[in-house]
Amino acid sequence: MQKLKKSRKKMTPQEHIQSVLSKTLETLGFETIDPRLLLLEKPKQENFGDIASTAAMNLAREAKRAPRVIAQEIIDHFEIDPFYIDKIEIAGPGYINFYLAPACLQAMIADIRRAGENYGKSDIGRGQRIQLEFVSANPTGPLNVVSARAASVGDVLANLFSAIGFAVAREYYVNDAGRQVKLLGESLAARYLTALGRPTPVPADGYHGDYLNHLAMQIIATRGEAFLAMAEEERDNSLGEMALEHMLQRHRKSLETFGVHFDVWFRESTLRESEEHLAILDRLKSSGHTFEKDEAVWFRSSEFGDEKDRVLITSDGRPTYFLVDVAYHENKYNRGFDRLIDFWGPDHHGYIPRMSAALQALGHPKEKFEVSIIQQVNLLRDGRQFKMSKRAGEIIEMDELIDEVGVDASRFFFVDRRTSQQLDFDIELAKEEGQNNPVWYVQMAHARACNIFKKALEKGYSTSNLKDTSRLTDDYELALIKKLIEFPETVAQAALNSEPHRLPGYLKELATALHRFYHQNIVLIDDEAIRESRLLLTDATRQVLKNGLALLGISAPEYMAKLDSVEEVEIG
RNA sequence: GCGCCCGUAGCUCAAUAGGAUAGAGCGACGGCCUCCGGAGCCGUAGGUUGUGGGUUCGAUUCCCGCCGGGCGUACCA
Repeated sequence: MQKLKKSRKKMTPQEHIQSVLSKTLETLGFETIDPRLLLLEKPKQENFGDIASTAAMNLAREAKRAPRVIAQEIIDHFEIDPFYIDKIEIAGPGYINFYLAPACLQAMIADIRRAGENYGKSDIGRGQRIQLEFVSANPTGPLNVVSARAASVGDVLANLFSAIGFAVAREYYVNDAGRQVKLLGESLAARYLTALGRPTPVPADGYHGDYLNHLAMQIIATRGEAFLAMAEEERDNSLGEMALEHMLQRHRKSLETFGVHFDVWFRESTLRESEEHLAILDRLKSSGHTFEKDEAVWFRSSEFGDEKDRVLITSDGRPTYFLVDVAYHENKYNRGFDRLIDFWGPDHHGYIPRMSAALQALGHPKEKFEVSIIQQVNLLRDGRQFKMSKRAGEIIEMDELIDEVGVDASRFFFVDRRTSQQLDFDIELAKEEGQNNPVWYVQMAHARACNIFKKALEKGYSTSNLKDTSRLTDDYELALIKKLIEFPETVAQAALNSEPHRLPGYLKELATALHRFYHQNIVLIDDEAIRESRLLLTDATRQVLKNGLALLGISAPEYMAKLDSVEEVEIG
């Protein structure tokens, strides 16, 4: 015990291995500038140990020596601290596998509980400012399910970046200028006039959805015939303005209900008013990146990898959407962001090269601007895709989906798949209260952990001043701890790779590990020492589940609704 | 036609710098267990990673051709 305490260091097993590995590589004279050299991975199979390093294989090319020979050298010089490491082995083409000692695993429980809700956080970002722009749906209709997916993914990724020390801003770009708003006004005017007995067709390329009908009725109820006598242009403008603000309010409300809050709602019109797009045009012109052809002004985007050049000013003198969008992104940089991440819909992927080209032409490093495409969503019922309404303009609204399956399930399902994949969203599964539903399964794990403590109190067991974790020796117990200590790395990798789907994947695994442990070992047994250790493990697991669910923006319930008995459910 | 994304077990998906015997869950089959809250445990079956080449000591991963799916290909937004 004495020795144990003495060698106890404020390091996780991973940090310890990286630190000793780094020292070892230096001793052996290897260049260790590339931090990736110290990356650790989890062996594919359990019997390959707990943590693996690929350093030897990655050094092999440069050193022109066999990976296994290098691995052997590393092992020979690696100073083993028995508190952390049981043994080290070479395996396969040159892997170095580490087997962790139970003592350091047991000690991690205290670390996790001490860190509490900060467990999983880090300072990798060092306060770097990063902006995420997502959803940014046109304010011409209600939000659809792809917007809901974008909202979930963007929000969770923002949470992840924030957790690892970046200063994150969430921003929504409002397209409140240009042709579509004009069309919106004309469409609403048509509904309004029709409702007041002057049948007027909605423009062919206008917006035909029912929501404008409802809005027209609403306007009649509050403002009566006030717009009837106006000149057509004035009426279209006024109603367009009203429709825009109405839709915007709806978007805001849908998103707030969904738990997604934007720091900035940036309006396109402000750029046009301040003529920032014209300043951008001048800069591109004076730096020689433009030319004139057929009375239009073009940007030589093909010089930066785009497949063709793009128009900035049309032949009749109007700025294109693209030019204003470039100005918008320049505006973001001017506000001091170090890095921009955009989420766009699948129909905009062809737009990436030109935006990237423009920002490069304006002097921004290519890697400072990143776009993720959020692929489409197929809604399934009982495993079958159900047809969206055939009528033009009808969509499955985000609000309808959230109403039916709830915020928690929606958010989890939307983030559960990598964004580059189309998502099949099974509505019935999302609503299911049972183990097949991953959201339920993870939340149940949290509720279970809470329940064990509730039960312990009922049985008169003390749950305070618990300290000793030395009785955690069983395979299921150790497996659970190993899963717990993966959490910080999972959070970091999910953020840095823009792959938020890793988080729900991890939580499913963690929940499985807890359920297994639970079924294998009774926590509340008579043996006080064992009970103490298991209670501590249960509590640490509860904490990590809670932290993970918080990052997903999902509730961590302390109990689940009963399946078959309608027991008293207390509220409050 | 051209460009981009995707194609992994019956289904839904993984595979962390090009690295180990391509892994989970669900479903199927056989057997256990059912105890703190509703299920977990052991085992079996299931793959030429769409296909054909190439680079490499090593390719699901990189390159080229082909097949299939999605999206784009506007002086629209």
